[in-house]
Amino acid sequence: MANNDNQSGRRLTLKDVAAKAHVSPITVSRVVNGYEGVRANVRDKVEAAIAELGYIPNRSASVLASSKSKLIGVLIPSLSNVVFNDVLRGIYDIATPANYQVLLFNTHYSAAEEERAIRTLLGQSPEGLIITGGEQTPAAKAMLQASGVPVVQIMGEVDNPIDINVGFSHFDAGAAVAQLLLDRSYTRVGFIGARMDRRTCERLAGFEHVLSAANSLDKTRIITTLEPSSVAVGTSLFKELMAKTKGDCDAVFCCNDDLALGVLHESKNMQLKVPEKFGICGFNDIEMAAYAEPALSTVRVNRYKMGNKAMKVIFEKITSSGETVAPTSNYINTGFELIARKSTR
Amino acid sequence: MANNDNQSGRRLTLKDVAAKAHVSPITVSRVVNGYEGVRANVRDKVEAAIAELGYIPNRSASVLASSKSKLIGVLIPSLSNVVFNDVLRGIYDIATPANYQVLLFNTHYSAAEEERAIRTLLGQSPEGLIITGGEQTPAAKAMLQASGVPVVQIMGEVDNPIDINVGFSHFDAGAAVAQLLLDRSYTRVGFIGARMDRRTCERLAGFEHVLSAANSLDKTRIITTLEPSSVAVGTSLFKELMAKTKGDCDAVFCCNDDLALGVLHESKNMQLKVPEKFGICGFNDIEMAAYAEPALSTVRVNRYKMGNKAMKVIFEKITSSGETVAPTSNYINTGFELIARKSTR
DNA sequence: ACATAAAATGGTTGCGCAATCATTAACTAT
DNA sequence: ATAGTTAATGATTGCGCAACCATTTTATGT
Repeated sequence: MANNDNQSGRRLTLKDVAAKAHVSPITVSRVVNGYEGVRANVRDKVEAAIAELGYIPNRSASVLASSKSKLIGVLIPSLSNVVFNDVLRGIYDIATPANYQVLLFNTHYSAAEEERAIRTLLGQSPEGLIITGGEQTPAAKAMLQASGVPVVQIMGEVDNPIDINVGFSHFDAGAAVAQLLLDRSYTRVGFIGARMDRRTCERLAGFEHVLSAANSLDKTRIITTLEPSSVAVGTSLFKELMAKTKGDCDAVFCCNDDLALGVLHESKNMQLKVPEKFGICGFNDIEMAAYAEPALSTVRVNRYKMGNKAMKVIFEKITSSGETVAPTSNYINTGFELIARKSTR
Repeated sequence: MANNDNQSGRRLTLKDVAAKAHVSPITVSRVVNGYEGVRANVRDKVEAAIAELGYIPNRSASVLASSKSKLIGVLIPSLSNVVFNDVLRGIYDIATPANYQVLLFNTHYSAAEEERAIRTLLGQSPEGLIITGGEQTPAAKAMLQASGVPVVQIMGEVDNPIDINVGFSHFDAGAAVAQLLLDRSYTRVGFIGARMDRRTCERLAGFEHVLSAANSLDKTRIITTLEPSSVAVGTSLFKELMAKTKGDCDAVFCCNDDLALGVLHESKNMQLKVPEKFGICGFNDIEMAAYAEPALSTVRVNRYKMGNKAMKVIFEKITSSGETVAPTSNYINTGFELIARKSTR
């Protein structure tokens, strides 16, 4: 349905406002778009007419005529994951004040859905794209390359960035956790992971790498599922771990804090003393981690900054387009921080 | 920047594809839009040309020409609040399969920002709008009315719905919690609230109403802040409550589970026995509520369904537009459910 | 085989706006 | 006061697509 109808049912246009204000349509356009060179009395007349009629400009026509969309496409794999909330806030906090709009797609961790979303998005002439990770289909990558639109891949460190990469090394983070657990004299260390997307796998790889180097890697202590993660899944994977290893496990790295909170909960049921007899380390540092009993050791990741920085980088590219851009690195490392609390000794 | 460039730098159009496939542009349009009446061999030719060129249709031109946008506008007050994640999932789970896109705006609990977002949104010829609550500015309401676009107000029960209202009575929910606490023989009952938006205030009003009727209302036990809520804020408001009442308080209703988890955490520090000496009830039933120690009593709200239903209602209105619609109620109550766990006796 | 109906395809036009260039009005300097 | 300059405003055109109607092609029945 057409919106912004006047009584005659027709959509209001620049021309209607122009007629009412006794100016030309293009002058109305200038007022609407905030051009400087319109005399104050003319501007007032036009603004009065706009207000009186309730005129709202047609974005599609504007985009078509100017090929400026003020639109940023964002692709994330999940909306249920708290992690992406913070990333999104980081994005919106830059985009909104700049009058840019965000078109958000949920790819459900599927490269095929992602490709479809990219196709749809590119049809809207976006001025920038923020996408998660680097596992796009070849077709998707080709479209992105061909489009010439700035693309930022966020969350992880990506092998061959399409354009810009903002994130951190999940491999290194996983390795750091393994080192922490070894340093705290845990010797029979396990891993619990859900969803098992690319970045989770990288965390696991880094984790295994360090354990392996210390001759402490035992793959029977690695329990994973493709299910999405939750506290509930944490409890059940932990039970599975303990059953499978017959209790021969004294610490676990959970691929995120939800799972870790589930493990913590279940370890109480099992009367396992944390951290003395059993160490737990999560990932993400969600707020509850600090308030768990005992407080959860975890890895803090600057999610807000990832979104925020991605958006800033896009704006730099947009505004400097045409100029000879300083060839800064195309990888921006947002880092991570090990937060050792009471769930590890 | 224009996207989807070919080597000559010009954006590819229907005409380019048509030339390559030796058909007319309108036939290409039909193929792109999935019309039935295109012969298989022609369709194949066209699809081959599209694939070879990497043609992506221009959405703006399509919207302008057809005034069909396949766009749904969504306005929510916060992205940090987990609650809205579930609502959004409910929305996307209907919109995405139907090839509708969602344009999401964060109003930061500000009616002025909301008005701006509505104006922007209406410029995109959306086919439906989902907005939170009923506190729109008069100007915003007028624009919505005039637009003729289906509008669903979600989350709360709204006084004079603009169009359709999907939600539940926060007043009733607050009242139910008060009744629960009284039934469990708590006599000096308090309230802790953050953000204090409209719906939180309604919860408080219902809560006060029941206490007042039972002659148990003491406003010194009501502690609120305009800050956004978090576990941390829960702990500090709880300290404030205990200081202000000198400990003369044996139960508290927290306006959401985050605050309640903070209260629970702090009551352990204070060596207050929950639920024997002190009862706690939260709101929302986030997953952690069930895994707290003791498990948190709370109010379960069907967030996913609110979003899902809102989207379904919009589709009904879109598809039936023109027909004489069955005059069903414009209020859809998604209800709530009291979940009494171990944090209340 | 032919007339008739039905389906497939094409030509023309306009959606509402901004880019571009042309024109007019308002200043400035001497 | 007048030419010269600058600022403000207007007229025309095209962005890429789909609606609409016209035309051509194919299928159907006798």
